Amino acid sequence: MPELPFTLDQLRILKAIAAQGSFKKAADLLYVTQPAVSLQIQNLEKQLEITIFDRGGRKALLTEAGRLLLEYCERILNQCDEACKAIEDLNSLKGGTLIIGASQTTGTYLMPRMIGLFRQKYPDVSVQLQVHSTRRTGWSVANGQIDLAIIGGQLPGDLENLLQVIPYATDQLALVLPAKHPLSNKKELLKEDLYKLNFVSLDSQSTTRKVVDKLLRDSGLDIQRLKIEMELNSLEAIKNAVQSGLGASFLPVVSIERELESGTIHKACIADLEVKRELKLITNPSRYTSRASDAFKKNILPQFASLESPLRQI
Amino acid sequence: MPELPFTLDQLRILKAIAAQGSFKKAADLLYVTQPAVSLQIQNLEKQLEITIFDRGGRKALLTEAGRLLLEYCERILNQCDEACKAIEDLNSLKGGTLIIGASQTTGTYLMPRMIGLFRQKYPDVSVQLQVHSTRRTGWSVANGQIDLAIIGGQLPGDLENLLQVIPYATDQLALVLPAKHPLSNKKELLKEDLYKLNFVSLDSQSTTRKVVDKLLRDSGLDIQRLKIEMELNSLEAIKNAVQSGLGASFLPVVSIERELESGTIHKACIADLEVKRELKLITNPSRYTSRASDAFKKNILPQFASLESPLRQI
DNA sequence: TCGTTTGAATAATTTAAATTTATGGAGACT
DNA sequence: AGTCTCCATAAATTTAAATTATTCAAACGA
Repeated sequence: MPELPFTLDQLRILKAIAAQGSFKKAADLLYVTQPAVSLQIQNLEKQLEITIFDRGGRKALLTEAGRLLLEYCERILNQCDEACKAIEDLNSLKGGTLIIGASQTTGTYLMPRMIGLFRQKYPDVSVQLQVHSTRRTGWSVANGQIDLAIIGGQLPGDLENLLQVIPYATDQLALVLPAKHPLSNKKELLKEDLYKLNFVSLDSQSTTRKVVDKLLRDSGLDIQRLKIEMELNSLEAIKNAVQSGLGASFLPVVSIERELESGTIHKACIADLEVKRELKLITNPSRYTSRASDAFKKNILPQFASLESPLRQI
Repeated sequence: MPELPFTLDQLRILKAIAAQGSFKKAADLLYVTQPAVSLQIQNLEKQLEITIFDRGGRKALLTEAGRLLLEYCERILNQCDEACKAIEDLNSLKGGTLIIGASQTTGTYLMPRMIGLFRQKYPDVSVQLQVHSTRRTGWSVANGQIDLAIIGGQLPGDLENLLQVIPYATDQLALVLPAKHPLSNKKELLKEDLYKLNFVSLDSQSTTRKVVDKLLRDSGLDIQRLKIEMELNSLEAIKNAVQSGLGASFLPVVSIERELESGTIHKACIADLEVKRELKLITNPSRYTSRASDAFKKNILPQFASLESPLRQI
């Protein structure tokens, strides 16, 4: 090892002696014996080829070189203390950054509440939310750019077993109609009724759209026969379109809570068809888990998790 | 020893890994084996209770805590480097301060030339000249406030054997007369002639005055009979007084070189009377000798020392 | 002036820590 | 799959640092 001319311990000893004016007192202060102090200072003096203390008189006095060294010594030790504090803060969740990934839906309607709760509990941890596609989110988790993420779609196969995927909650989707739509009076629609509707749907690339299409297909519907009036890439835009009577859509119920309350949108029920998907928490088990990430997982997520979610069992 | 959470070596390793992106390369860079690096980082992580590196992928990536620590790490190591440089500079006489003591006479007429030479040789060492009485200078050397001093008088007895006193040079004193004084024509004065003169002398507290008085007394003169026109505490003031014809004085020849050349002052010779004193270098052998002080003693003083001085024999 | 005390240096031993050699395992590139 | 690279681990060696005990020197009090 190509050596450094001194060690932090030596600097600490130097500082103590300078402060106490005595080798012995410094030794007591540092809970070591006096020879230990003497030897370390001797080593230091040998290494630097200087004399640090004038041992002549009643108390140990700094030489010019000693004073010079002490100045740097203080600065260095201060930096060390600061570093320790910063690390401690990080450990105790004061400071640090948590990066969360989410898809459109969860990012827009779920995350804000969860992040709000988190920030309330850990006000010194800053949180960053990245809304991307399920695919991109998955990759970000895989290579550590995102600490954890909640997704509502299917991961690419290769990521599926690289990441830890924990069922988290059920995202209920609903068919929504304009408030004054003729069919909004019926208690329950039939699947066939869907063919009579004009749809304002998410663009075909979106995860939610894919999920909905799959569900409908699985329930025996021919999605080609559905009339799609227009495709938009924003849930908010779709909500507005539906409210304006432009058509129907499948939307997450979490995204239309306010509209249902005010009655500007109508939520329909369909016989023998439940449109829902599993939201999943994904993390990268082979990567370092930050304390903030851990705290989020343990203390925040369970409060929003469905009863069946493993997160509840912790 | 109440421990610090990390060592400088660990920080050096951390920095190297961060820079190289690999434990192995860092090990090579630091001329150690790879396990040494691994273990040190493990110790560091254990101590700080954090994970510093993500060892998952192809290269070692810093975690958030790692990045935080690295920042401090860089700052600390930079300070260390700076400290080393400063000490090196001090060792090689680039930087540092030399504090020299002197009495009026040497301080005014000798030191400027010596210091000039010193500064020429060691331009990076700043020099401080303190002109005080012999007594005070002696004490300052004793307690380390002054590195070395040149005095022309007698030290208090207790300091005499505490300090190292080296004969350095002879300070020739001369009786000086106004240029147009009647006695300035005579080739050589007699001791008795002194009684005919009016003197402008140094004040009776000054070392030079005491030395002169003692010499005159030793040569059989009755100094009470000498007519002292006035006492001044500045050599320059006395020179001006003499030039103005106010009286005679005993002055160091080094202080009147210019006046002799221009003929504005006359230097008289006195039969059977040589007025001179020994200038002595004093240092404190029991104290740390700075490099600058050593250089001054070895390289500057000899050039101004008398042939008999021990300083010449080095 | 002489003990007496206090603080620092030294020596020898013990203890602890860091480094090395050797080896095992996991991921990456061909 | 096979090889290569890189990191972790284990055991042994070496190196360094701490401790106890002692000596030495300077300061202080009587």
